[in-house]
Amino acid sequence: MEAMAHLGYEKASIQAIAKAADLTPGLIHYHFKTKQEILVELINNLNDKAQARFQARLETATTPTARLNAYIDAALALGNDADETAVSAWVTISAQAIRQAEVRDIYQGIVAANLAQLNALLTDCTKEMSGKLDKPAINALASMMLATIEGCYQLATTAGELMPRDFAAKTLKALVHSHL
Amino acid sequence: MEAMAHLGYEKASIQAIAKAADLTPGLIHYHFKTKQEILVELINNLNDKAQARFQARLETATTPTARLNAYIDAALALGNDADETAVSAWVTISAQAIRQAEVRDIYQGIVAANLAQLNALLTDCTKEMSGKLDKPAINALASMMLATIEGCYQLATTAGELMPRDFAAKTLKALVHSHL
Amino acid sequence: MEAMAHLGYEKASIQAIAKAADLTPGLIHYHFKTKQEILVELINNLNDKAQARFQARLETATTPTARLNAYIDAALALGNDADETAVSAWVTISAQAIRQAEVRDIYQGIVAANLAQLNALLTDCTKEMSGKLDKPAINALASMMLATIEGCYQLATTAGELMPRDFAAKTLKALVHSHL
Amino acid sequence: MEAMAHLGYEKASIQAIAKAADLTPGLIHYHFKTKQEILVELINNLNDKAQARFQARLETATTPTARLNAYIDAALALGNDADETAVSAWVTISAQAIRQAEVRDIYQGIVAANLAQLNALLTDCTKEMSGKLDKPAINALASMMLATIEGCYQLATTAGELMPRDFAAKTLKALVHSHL
DNA sequence: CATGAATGAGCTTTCATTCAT
DNA sequence: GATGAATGAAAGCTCATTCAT
Repeated sequence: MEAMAHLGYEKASIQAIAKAADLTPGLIHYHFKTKQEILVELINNLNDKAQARFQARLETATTPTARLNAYIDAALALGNDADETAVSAWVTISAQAIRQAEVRDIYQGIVAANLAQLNALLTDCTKEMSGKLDKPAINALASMMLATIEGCYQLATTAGELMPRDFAAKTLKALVHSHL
Repeated sequence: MEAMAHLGYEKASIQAIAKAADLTPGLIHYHFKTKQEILVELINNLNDKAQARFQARLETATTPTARLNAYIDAALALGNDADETAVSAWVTISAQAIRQAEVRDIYQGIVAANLAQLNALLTDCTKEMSGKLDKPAINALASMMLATIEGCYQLATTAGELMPRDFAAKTLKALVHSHL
Repeated sequence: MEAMAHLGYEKASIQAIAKAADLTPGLIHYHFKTKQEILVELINNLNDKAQARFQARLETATTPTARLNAYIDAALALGNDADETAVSAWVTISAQAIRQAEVRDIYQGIVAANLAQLNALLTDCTKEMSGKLDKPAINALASMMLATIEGCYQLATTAGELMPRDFAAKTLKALVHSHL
Repeated sequence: MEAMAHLGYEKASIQAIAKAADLTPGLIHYHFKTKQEILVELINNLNDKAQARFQARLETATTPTARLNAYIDAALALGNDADETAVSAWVTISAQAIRQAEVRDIYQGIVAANLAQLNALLTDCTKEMSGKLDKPAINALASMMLATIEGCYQLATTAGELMPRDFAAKTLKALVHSHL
């Protein structure tokens, strides 16, 4: 993850990865047949951790609104260094998804799963309220939320100094709730 | 642009770029000292075109709200193949901004300029209305809009099939206007 | 050494070096990070051998004069083909010292060490004799001797046919001893 | 001269030479068919200037000893920046003489001419004195003087800081005169 | 005389992958 | 499991030389 985040996929050579992990190039290829396999493993790892973060927050959320907020917080309320590296790695992965078919498939699978999750969360929220949004509108809102989250990762990594401090989660919640 | 969009920065070799432009590798290096210079030229090119698109739409916009919509439409209401390639190239550029210092500087300059533009547009809109948002709130909203736009580029390129058709501009407008 | 001596530093391509050593270009770069590292290794190698030659001759030298002669003989009484290649390589190294900072540093270190050695040897010689030379004069003589030795390498390589046969060691000894 | 002195023959590209001379690459090749021709022209130029320096000093020298000193001074009593560049260029030329046949031929011609000159000057000196040196000894001395001069150029360029200030001409004169 | 775009072969260096040990 | 030397095919870049203008 560190090599991919700091060097990018192409420049994260097996030698560099091996060094960062205090292993030898030969051993890397003993466990992963190709370099792409390492990236795939990383994608799944990051996704699992993100899901775990959401599940942890879900446990204390009792209302639909609270559950939606839990999702947003799990996605955007990051803080420490490990998170920063993970976000940088995720942006790298997103860029690789353009070019590598297998990476794209897995990436799209994760996007689809998150879209489904968001659709469910939003549907619950609208039911609790007046329920003025129809299914296509909810799906559009879910898609937009996902885009915003991905865009926040992107801007946090490449232009973090220009963004307001810790604005992301709070602002997205306000935006979505005023729209529901 | 085509080579960068379809192959990514690292895989867009001078050979590949030369072939796409029907030139020889030597000639590429006669006009650009380094490969990075090509990318820098591309960034400025794409930004200029994006600005031109916004200015064109501005001419028929008479109210603050219309001007804000003009910005969103210029950014998101893309359609033809040329646009798709440009968006893909832009995502590639964003990813490179993580690693190459000079690219990051230019990229951040463009982000800052767009943030300023959005802040101005939003301030005009709030003045026209009740004006319940203070400056930090406007800046947070501007940042969020930029993130959403970048995220839409990202998802359109990597998971376009999963997104609703032409949802982006319309949904972002609705979201922002319900928030103002 | 052979590639550098016969082709010069710039023309001694990694390919050429690899071929001469019956290796592949990739392997050269596995052991040496840059081409300059190869040159640095060569410099140290040649210097070590030259020092060893001097030490060997020192063992049978019992008087200060004999030790000075040992130095001159070690430096100039060369004969076989291996020596010729080494001398040619050394001339190439001297020329590279003009341009490459790291090479110059090492080269200057060797020059300084030899100057110190010669100063010590000459001081011993003058003590044995009447001792009419002061320290600056001895240092000037040492510098001149070093220049003569380097110049002999140069002329032997580029205009060997024009030089008298085996004149160098004998003439330098005569010159220095008539001066002391 | 500047390009060759500061960059070396291989790195002194036609483009670099053109830039230094405020000309265009095409025009260089209009006047010189190949890059080697430029070097040849430079060699002749430097040699002509060196000869002129000697002839100028000869005019005020009336005794054989004074004429020998005039030669040594013309060769070694250099001082300003132009000289430094010329010396550096000459060292570069000497190194090229190892590899390029035509360069070597011209270089050897200059060496031979200087050897003849020195033989004549030394012969005159010995006649004036007791004349204890025979022809082979004079030739050996001439060769050694030439080697010393070339070596001084070399060391002045690559390790000038380590050499005593302005020692060369004075020390060589002392050495030779104590030997005659 | 003069320009400078253009060529193509060459350079050093990087790297995923293999494999004998 | 683990090592690390070895390979060979790229990569970005340089440059003497040519040539249409």
